[in-house]
Amino acid sequence: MTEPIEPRVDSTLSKGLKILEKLTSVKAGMGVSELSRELDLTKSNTFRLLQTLMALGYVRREPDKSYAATLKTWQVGRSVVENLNLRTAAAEMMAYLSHETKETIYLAVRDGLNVVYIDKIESLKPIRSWNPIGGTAPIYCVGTGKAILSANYAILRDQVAPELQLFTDKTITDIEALDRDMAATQLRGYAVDTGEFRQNILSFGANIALPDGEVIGALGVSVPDVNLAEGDVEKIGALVQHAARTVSENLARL
Amino acid sequence: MTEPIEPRVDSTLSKGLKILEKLTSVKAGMGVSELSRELDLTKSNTFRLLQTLMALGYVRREPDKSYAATLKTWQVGRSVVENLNLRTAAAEMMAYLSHETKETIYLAVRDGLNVVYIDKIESLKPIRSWNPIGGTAPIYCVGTGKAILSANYAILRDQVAPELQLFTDKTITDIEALDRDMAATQLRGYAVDTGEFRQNILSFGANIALPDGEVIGALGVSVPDVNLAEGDVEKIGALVQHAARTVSENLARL
DNA sequence: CGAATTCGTGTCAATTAACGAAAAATGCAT
DNA sequence: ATGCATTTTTCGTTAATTGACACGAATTCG
Repeated sequence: MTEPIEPRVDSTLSKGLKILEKLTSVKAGMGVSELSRELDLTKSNTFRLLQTLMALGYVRREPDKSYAATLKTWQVGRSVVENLNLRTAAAEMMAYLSHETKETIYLAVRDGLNVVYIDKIESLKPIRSWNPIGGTAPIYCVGTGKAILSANYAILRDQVAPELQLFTDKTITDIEALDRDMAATQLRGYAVDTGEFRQNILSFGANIALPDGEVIGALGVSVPDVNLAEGDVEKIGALVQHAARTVSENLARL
Repeated sequence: MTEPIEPRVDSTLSKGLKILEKLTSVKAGMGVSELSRELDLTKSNTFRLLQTLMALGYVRREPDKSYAATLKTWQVGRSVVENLNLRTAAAEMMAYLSHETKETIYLAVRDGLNVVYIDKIESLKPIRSWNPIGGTAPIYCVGTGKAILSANYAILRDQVAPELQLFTDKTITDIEALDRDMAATQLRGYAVDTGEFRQNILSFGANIALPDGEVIGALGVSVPDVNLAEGDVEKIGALVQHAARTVSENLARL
């Protein structure tokens, strides 16, 4: 009776999901009795719920006749991530970055060895860098790309190595130089592009990650060098890093 | 008596999961009315189910007042995969395979009569085969699947036999042809798919096993036929086989 | 700017569908 | 075989889920 009249909860659905959660959290399968004991349900109830979950493909019987979670839960959950509207989640911090820097802000995801810009906010200043939404850039020479690359360098290094082509006199084309740059990036927490893709356009990038650490995109700021004053590199770097971290935290709350 | 008596399904649980699946499969949030229409439920019913899902943390309200799936589904599902930390164990050799072949690399596990791709590394080449992570394929017509199938053929043969359906003109639909192919696969040590699932996409697979010999997954390489030169079949076959064996050995050390 | 939809959210009584207890079946160890 | 433990089925009861209806707010349309 002490309960605050909580929101109406369909008990069947609730119990079913509890069972599913229990089964996914455990390495081996579980039997009806064990399950009912731990979740404080009747055996018959547990049994019927399990039948339903099986019919729906969320649970299967193991050879040893216990019940175990299938990969369906994972598949369903996976599509959340794939459809996750990064744009929405990042919008606020992009606005913040735009306000703070007055420069062009990008939201990028990886596609092979490129980044694709899935959103941006234009610079307010006369000199603009114009990469359209949907546009791409090589992963190893722009801020957003380098941030993402640094997070997956173990896997991607050997793939980019033979693909390093020159865009400006700043472009890193030597794999060992890239190794050093990536190491520095990981340490620093944000990536710096010193005009390696477009002449005189610097950019900065920091990763957006899911709760498990999987990097799914990056925020970036693009700045014409003439706009840069002393100390701005660190200032902007810190800003993107903070913004990207905030987005990551927002994602965790979803 | 020929009809398998329909399994008893709790409608509440079933409907709730349907809603969840719908919400996870869609980019933007959905409203009560829209959901009820698409799933053929009454508005009140949908509304209450959504309340429940919110209370349990699976659904949240968007700023625009629509309902959307949270990351909870993903978190729950992820633990299924986590409990087999195959991904970690295989990551290194997947990178190696990617580096050696430049083609798309898959890590797959069996789920019933399908394989589910739990990780992949994209090909660098322009022509890609894109099976998403979480995607599935019939066990009897792709490289990874055939590898796994060959290891459990005694048990699975009679289950797949009535399920052999045609996907391309190369698909094996005759159980005796499959018998021969499986025998050859076991001998060879790796599986070859000659474009049996997707036209002109060949694939190769080799098993990952626990120390006791239990096969828990497979590594695979997927190659558009145009990329294949003379002798590549054996070369790639040997590569996956070596990679899968190495992963198995890593697992033994855990 | 007002009218007409469309939507989300309550209410409530009818009835369905989920429930628990207990019995039947199955499996396992001795 | 015999006894214990677990899984599965059955069944009558009732509580929980349901759908129709209603209302206000928001949105669209004329």
